[in-house]
Amino acid sequence: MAIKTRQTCPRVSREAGRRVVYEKQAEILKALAHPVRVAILDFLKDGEQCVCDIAKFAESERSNVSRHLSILVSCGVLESRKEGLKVIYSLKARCIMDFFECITGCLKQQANENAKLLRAI
Amino acid sequence: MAIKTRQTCPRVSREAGRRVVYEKQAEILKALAHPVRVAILDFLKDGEQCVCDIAKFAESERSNVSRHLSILVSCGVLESRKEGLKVIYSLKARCIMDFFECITGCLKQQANENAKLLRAI
DNA sequence: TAACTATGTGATTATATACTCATATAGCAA
DNA sequence: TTGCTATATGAGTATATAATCACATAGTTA
Repeated sequence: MAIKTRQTCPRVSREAGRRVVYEKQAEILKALAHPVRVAILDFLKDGEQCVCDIAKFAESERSNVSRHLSILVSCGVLESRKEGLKVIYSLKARCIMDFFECITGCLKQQANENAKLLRAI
Repeated sequence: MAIKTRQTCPRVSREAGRRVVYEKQAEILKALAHPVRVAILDFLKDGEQCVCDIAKFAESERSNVSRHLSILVSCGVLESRKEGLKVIYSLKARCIMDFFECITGCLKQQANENAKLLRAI
């Protein structure tokens, strides 16, 4: 049976905890929030790939892509393994991809609203 | 019956379109990627709120919160209405909240891995 | 061993973002 | 009208982020 830590002031601790969670969540979001990194995730949703192919797909310099990849790894969304000279990256947090459907929904809604506005003018 | 637009070079157009979509998706992610904005979304998931209460909850200056709110509105995640002196903000893209569950899952997994590592040392 | 390839990283520069303070605007109340 | 409150915004500063280039490293092949 687990022993609960005694809290001298539960409310303050909970509040502080809330802040930390927001910061961590924002960190992950920030890690995803770049066109090249979104492209990488989209490319990897169908299977693992090496840096050179990812760079081709993302139409960006390898050194730059390498940095973007390390950002995604350190936030826990991707993982990698070595295979000879190559480093193969793959999706670790697959649920991330569901989110893109949601975001695409937002974008479609926005586009619809703009279309309506356009017709009304 | 809808008339399809003729494309002189389908591949290039599709590729260009892909890029635009990645940029738009990244834009929405960037709009979400800040601790104060995450706090705002968490606060609004249970119902609409005015700026002053949001500022209290997010523990941040009103002028600052106002700016964060306008970022969330312009990316289509929030909407607002006036009520006397107050401006009331509410969640527009509710699906965004599902994503936070996914992110929380990632964080838990990371925490578990760290705990395992710690025990192994 | 040397030469080659794939990847990662340090340093620099350019750009974007966030916060603060002062001020502006809108609506309410006296 | 004046004074008050809630919200928004401009300007300045500080900080964070991204891209590029040069170079370093690791593994392969001859």
